[in-house]
Amino acid sequence: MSRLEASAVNIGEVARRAKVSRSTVSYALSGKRPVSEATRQRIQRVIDEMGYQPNASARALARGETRTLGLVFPPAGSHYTDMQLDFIGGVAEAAAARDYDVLMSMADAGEEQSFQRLVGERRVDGAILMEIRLEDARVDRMLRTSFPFVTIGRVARPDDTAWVDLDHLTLVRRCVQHLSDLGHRHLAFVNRSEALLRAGYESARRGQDGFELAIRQLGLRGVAYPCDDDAMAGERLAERVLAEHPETTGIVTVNEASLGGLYRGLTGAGRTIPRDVSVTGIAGARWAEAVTPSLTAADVPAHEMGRIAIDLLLERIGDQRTPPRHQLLMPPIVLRASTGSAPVSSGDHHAPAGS
Amino acid sequence: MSRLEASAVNIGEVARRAKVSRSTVSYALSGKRPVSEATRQRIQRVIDEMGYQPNASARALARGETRTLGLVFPPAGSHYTDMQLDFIGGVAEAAAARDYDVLMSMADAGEEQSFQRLVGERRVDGAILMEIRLEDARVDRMLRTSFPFVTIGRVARPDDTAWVDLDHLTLVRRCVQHLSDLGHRHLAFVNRSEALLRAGYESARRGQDGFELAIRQLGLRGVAYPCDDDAMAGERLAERVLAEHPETTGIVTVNEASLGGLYRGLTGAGRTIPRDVSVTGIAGARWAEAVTPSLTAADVPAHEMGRIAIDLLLERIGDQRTPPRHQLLMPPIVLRASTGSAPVSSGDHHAPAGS
DNA sequence: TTGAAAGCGCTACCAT
DNA sequence: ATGGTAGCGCTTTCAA
Repeated sequence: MSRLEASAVNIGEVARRAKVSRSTVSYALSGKRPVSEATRQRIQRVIDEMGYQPNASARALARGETRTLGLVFPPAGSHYTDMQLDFIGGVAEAAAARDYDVLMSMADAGEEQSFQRLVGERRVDGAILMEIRLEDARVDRMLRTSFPFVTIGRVARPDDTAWVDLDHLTLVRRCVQHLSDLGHRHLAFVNRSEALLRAGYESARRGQDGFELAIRQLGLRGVAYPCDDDAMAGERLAERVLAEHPETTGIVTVNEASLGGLYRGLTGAGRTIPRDVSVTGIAGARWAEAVTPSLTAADVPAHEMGRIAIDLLLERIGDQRTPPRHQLLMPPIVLRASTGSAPVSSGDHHAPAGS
Repeated sequence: MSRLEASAVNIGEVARRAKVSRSTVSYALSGKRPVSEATRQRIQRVIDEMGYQPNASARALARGETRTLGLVFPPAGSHYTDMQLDFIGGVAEAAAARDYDVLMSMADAGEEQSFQRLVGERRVDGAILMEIRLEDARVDRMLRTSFPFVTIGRVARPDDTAWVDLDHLTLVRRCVQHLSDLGHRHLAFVNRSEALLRAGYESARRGQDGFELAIRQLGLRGVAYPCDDDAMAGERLAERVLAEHPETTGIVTVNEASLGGLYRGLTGAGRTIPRDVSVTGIAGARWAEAVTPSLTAADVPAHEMGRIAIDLLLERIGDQRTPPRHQLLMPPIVLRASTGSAPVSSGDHHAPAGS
């Protein structure tokens, strides 16, 4: 006996009630063929009456496109950051605005399981890959199969792929420059976790490159530390920095999740921000403003990055032949209350910025 | 070999190469009919060679199920909280473990657009609704069409629906109790935004109920304030509370996003936490630990809630006839550093530290 | 144990 | 301007 999802109205039923053929209903809906105003209205009335909506699976099968985009993000093991949520929000919003849905997939650079489903079973027309590594198996795979995709962050050979990324190198350099301008000579850099670094996360790598470059160019002293993505790690790291390099007066951090702990460690050790130690870096605006004193930082435009990723992806889907485009973002550093002149011993002035 | 290139491979091609019928290939894959070991292996070899994977749309159409679940969350206008991200992570993980995909949809209680796509076009087999209101049009609609769904939070008539929720009322009462035990007599309650309250967000409502109930039962004094979901609002609110009720020594907050600002406002006004003012409430563990001093709070088990939501939903999908189940969670209050005994002079008068 | 074929609901081509 | 119909790729009956 046949399955009876009777509730599901289909195009045939609409056609019958409107006394037209199924194709006419289809065309009335898509507008891909002229339909006389009279029949169009009659069809529309029936559709409204019956609450008809075309079945997405059937349409996808017939059209050969799902109008769904995949969003591949890392498993929770590595804790999510606030900016990732904003990013997801941006993606979902932009996709909806362009009449696409977003399918979430959790897969790290190694795992192929969930990933196979997305592209192998053609559940999506294209995909966005988060938390990219410099060498990334998923990227290689997509390139091989010429499956449309966009990465958040760049791989080692950035010209082959479409991506949107923060210019971590420049951003960190600017942070160092800012501290240097304020008279700080001894800096520390708080990076993402050692595991991420070792795995080749490009943002972690390039941030560190920027730090070391700037330190050299400006003739400063500076040490880079990896740090796990949580408050406790930040707190311990602050203690360690002060123990190993008590002369440190400026800190640059790209590790948003550890920020609260970093502050706590600093103040716990008797340092006042920004009187004794200035802190700056890259972070989501919400975190930058949640801490006291609020963080002078390059605010990650996560929401916008989501939007851009969608646009780049739709571009790829629409035209596979054009070489992929990229977008490198350099949000300005927003001055807040966590940076000020270096203490007199290492600078000249002593006037904290902001309050 | 041209392994993945061949994603355009379909079941017919596999059948031909294996010299069997398409149905045999299908059965070999699904195991719904015995297939001789010899042919099974032959088929498998061809599948491996060609990298065949069944097309999801076609399968969904034929089977009448998409093996996709919808996750409906509110547009970014109302700021996302950290716990929402954890929740999404939990949902995605649990779904993947059960061989389902998750489709994101952004729709608030009013908007039907994106929402229609999910359920109307049968893109998903069931849906999870976040940020529910006591009276929620989406819920009514799903009930009417008997579409399987689960809500995060309860509607006014909770017995009709499947849901997972925090017991905000009890949790807030416990917070008040905790402060009361520490000798605090004058409390303030920091709720979600006025807009959310007015819109009938159940968590905001019940939290406030719990506060007022506990205040009455314990014979305390207390005032409830709505607060927008950001640091600045928290800061302003702290100032307002101290201005209107300087005798306040205990604060209960369910507004995670404003927490950092609340702290800043308190300390900015010369109050030390927890010496002068104790703070406690409901929050994601990461936020509770990011602030200094870390927040004594009932930690929202967002990840677990995501998992539970998936389980409840699959239960609904599997069996529409059984009455819906619910789960009310009451995570314990984790003692951290933001609460302490009330100041000795508490009750009559308070001398600000900075005077 | 296997094959043939009828759908699933929609789109788009070929007619008229 | 409209109708008829052959697919899209898979599942699942019905037959052998």
